[in-house]
Amino acid sequence: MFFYICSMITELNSKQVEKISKALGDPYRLQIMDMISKRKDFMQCCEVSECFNLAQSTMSHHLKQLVEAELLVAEKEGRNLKFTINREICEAYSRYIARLGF
Amino acid sequence: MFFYICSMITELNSKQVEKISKALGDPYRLQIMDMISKRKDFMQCCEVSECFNLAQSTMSHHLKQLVEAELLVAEKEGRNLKFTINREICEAYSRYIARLGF
DNA sequence: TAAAAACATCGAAATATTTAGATATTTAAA
DNA sequence: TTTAAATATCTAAATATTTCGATGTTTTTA
Repeated sequence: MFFYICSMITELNSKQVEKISKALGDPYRLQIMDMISKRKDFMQCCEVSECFNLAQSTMSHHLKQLVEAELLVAEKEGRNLKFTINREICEAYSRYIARLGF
Repeated sequence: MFFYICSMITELNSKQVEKISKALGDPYRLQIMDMISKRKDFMQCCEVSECFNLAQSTMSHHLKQLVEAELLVAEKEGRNLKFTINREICEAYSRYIARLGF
């Protein structure tokens, strides 16, 4: 006898795909994603900012877009923000794209 | 004795990823990709145009961006253009995204 | 409790994208 | 060979995005 623990597989609708694509369609935001993905744990907002020669408000805006596209998850810790990659959304987006090539 | 016929696996650089993301970050272009991917063979430019309530020049512009991002391959046949999905690029892009979630 | 740190929000300028109409180009059909 | 069909290019307007500086909010530290 088998028991399946079946976690839902996220399926993105086209509005989500559009938003995610738009979020990734900027050199800074793409670099941010790359940087954060290379971390084992998380990355702090101010760390991210230090890597780029952009105003703090600009960086805040870019990070917000990545969070709104659900590519990043932001967790508040005191006066800091910790970012992690949202694996589930990355995988769902990746699957959506892969299916286009069939 | 074994012979490997080893086809190169396409690796995208971040400029390409940015361009592809930008190309996919528009509702019309995303729909175009969806439509063409659902076809077994190819799709003609004028067929694509008929599905949308957009000027011909606008459609031409959208298709051009998808071709320039290499998501679509355009083949000229007489006075028509045939579009097919560029599987290799879709897969390479999909892989790039999947790797972000690791 | 005053100051500083981390981040968000607002307003405005600079820049980029989207769109349509007019026109040009190429190829097929009459 | 004139006309029509399919597509591309150019220009300009409308719209959206990016960026910064100024200022606001929240939390920590002195």
